[in-house]
Amino acid sequence: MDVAGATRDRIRDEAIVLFSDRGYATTSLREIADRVGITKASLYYHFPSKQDLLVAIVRPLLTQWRDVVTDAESGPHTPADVRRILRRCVDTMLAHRAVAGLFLRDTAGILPALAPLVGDLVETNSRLRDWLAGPTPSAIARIRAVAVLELLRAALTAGATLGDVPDDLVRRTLLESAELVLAGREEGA
Amino acid sequence: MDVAGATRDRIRDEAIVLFSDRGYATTSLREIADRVGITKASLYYHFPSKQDLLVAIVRPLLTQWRDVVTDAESGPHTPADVRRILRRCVDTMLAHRAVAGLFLRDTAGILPALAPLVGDLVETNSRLRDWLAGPTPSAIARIRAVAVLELLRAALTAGATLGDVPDDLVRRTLLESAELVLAGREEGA
DNA sequence: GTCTATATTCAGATAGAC
DNA sequence: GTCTATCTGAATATAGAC
Repeated sequence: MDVAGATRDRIRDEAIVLFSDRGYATTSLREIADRVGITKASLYYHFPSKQDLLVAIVRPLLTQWRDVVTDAESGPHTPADVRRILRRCVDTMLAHRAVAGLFLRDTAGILPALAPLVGDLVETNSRLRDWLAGPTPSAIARIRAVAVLELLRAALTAGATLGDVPDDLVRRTLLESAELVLAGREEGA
Repeated sequence: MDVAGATRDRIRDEAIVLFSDRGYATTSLREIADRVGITKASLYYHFPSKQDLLVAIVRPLLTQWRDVVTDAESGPHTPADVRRILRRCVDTMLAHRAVAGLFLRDTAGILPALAPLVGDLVETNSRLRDWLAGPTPSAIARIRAVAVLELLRAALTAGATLGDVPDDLVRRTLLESAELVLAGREEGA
């Protein structure tokens, strides 16, 4: 009664956990195979190399992330648009929570193995940053855009560090914070 | 005319760059030795193991970080205190910029090798988060504290991604943003 | 303090039987 | 699809001469 690709998915899931827990480089294919209950050789039947396994893990997130940015650039930059895009950013991170966490926790370890995709990713993030900063941005606006993208990471870490807070409260609080940062200090206080 | 410890320092510096560029696990001691212009065996004269090298690299930052948090807990939680502590956090990150960057970029790769220090670090960060959230914090206040700590990372990434912005502008902008996030949306708009 | 070996271990990857 | 068995290379680490 095995669905096609069941083993493949189990490999993927265990690999995500191990990679993000102990790092991509330090995790051996033997460990992954052991957890799944198969041998290294069987693993190689499903993924031709360790790098291919990583790429398969990461690609869905990168694809959706790129879609969000493309969407952002296709429209104007009203406050409502900014809010909509920020929300989609957070939702994308939460939808691919485990993979996004791997990205945040093992950046240096992963990027070399993702060399073929890294150019696209860097460009995507750069375009998102530029869009968030708005048309003809000041230096301060550009710093704020960087700060907002860092801030959104809390969508992934808040649950882990705080324990019990519900996703929805995290999302609302972070979106509000992001908007405050982008708007900056109001004049006249 | 060699100052005592000159080779040791050069090893440390090259290791920081390589570790944070390609990850701790993937960087071999041979690569480090090659860059310094010595052999692996000589490197082992200065550091008894790869792990000891990493600990020597990381400890100064952790010590100072702990000092900041201890200082925070020893005083009250007025807006002026919060501002002072946030500033010290940013300054600490900037003072140990390269090491802090290594920490952010290779978390998963590094933590297993830092096992003896990790307990302290986790506790320190947890205490800082609690202090920032203030006495008897709401769930939202705790999320905001997490968000602020993520936001401060931009002190390290802003320079790299934006290129030319001066440190001081980054620091001022981030401190202002952090305060806005902690204060939250003002009522009555 | 630095060198040239070398011991040891374990990774990623392949071949071929079942 | 999964197995056993094996190859190959490179890594950390050590011993001992200079």
